[in-house]
Amino acid sequence: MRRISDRHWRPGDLIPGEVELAEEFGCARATVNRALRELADIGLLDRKRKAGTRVALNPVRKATVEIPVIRQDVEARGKDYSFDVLDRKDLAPSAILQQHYGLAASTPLLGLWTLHRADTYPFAYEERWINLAVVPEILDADLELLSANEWLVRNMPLSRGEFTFSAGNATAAESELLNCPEDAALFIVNRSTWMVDDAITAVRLVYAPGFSMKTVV
Amino acid sequence: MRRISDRHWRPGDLIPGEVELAEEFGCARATVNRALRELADIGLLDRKRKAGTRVALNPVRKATVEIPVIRQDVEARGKDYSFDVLDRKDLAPSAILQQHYGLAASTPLLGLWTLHRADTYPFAYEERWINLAVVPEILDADLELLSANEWLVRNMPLSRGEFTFSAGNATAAESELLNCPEDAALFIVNRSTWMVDDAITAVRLVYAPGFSMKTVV
DNA sequence: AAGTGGTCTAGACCACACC
DNA sequence: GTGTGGTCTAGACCACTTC
Repeated sequence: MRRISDRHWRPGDLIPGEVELAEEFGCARATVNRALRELADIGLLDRKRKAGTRVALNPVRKATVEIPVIRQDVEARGKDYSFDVLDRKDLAPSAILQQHYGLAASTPLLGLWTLHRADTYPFAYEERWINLAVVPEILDADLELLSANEWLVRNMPLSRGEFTFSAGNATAAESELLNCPEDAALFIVNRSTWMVDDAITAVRLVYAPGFSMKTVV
Repeated sequence: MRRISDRHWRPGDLIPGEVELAEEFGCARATVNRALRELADIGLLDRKRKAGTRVALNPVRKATVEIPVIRQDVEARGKDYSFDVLDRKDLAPSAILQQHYGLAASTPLLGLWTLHRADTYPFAYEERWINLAVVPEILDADLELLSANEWLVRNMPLSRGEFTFSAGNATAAESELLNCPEDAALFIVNRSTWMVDDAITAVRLVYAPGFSMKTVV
């Protein structure tokens, strides 16, 4: 790492092999391997068998964003968390959902519309559907007590998730729910999660104005 | 991982120690150690010396967001990248910058205002300052040819960074630059990077409407 | 074919956190 | 004190990729 920041080894350079480095540093090859592997994990090195290890040409910064449960997010801001389930109904997947998530037309879905609050102020508005074919147990849960968000995190480990972050202007309905002017700029997260090949849930979260998501590298 | 998703080991459960698992799976302890370490890295396990390994109670998913150079971001969308440096001048840090980034009042800064384009359409507007006390060499670079963004990534590979993602309404100036209606919702990234204790650069990126940032777990 | 990284083993000692 | 994970060693074999 020092040799990279020194520019002693420059982007694109081929660095010595593991055996050679182990000799130089007087340690075992496994130790060198772990060090180089960790540097490759954070994007500083590119490694290929036979071709060797090079200093990454495009040190793509990999920021790890923590996706907290909304309750924790609110509480971390020093506010009291509460939420209301505004609506709840059984659904059949629309053609778009069927295609995008590979759902059969007959898949039973649970739709939930929830408003999350911080100290009684609207914090985020959530639209969600849940695949009941995969998590039928959620029907036994009291979702007025523990939010679906939290229930799923606690009970349904996911193997794969997709997140999309964007910005959008508040619609009339959103402005009323989030108590903000129409057309206010809102931070939006779309998230869908899978367990192996089965879509578990997809959710659209619209945060009240002023929300920001922080992360550190 | 299977035992966690099975709920065979439930959130909060203490799982067997490394030695025991190694015996059960008929492998070396180092192999178990690496497996458990990797599961802890992605947030599925909590490990403590003496206390043992537990299934994470709050499986905070850690999504790694790749922060590409803007040129790569544009090119990945199948567009041609170009940019214009709209303005450039030497600055002294404002009181706010001095405080927030620990800069001396005498620190020389370079200010840059850049418009990034995709196929001649505005893609993002960038406001940036660079700490010349740390990277004086950047004055020798032709920043009309290689963007400051890219020059810094290539030449200052190691640093600590802070990212903030938010949404904001387009100001009059931004609406003109990005060719969008005033008050359009824009995706905004604030990023600052340090080299040890020295602030290197801070940048505010305002993306044109329709931009979204995707990531996968 | 050959050289590189990828992974594993068996054993050892250490450091921390809890008792 | 004591048990846990954290790290290292020396050696081995494997798999991929380039030659």
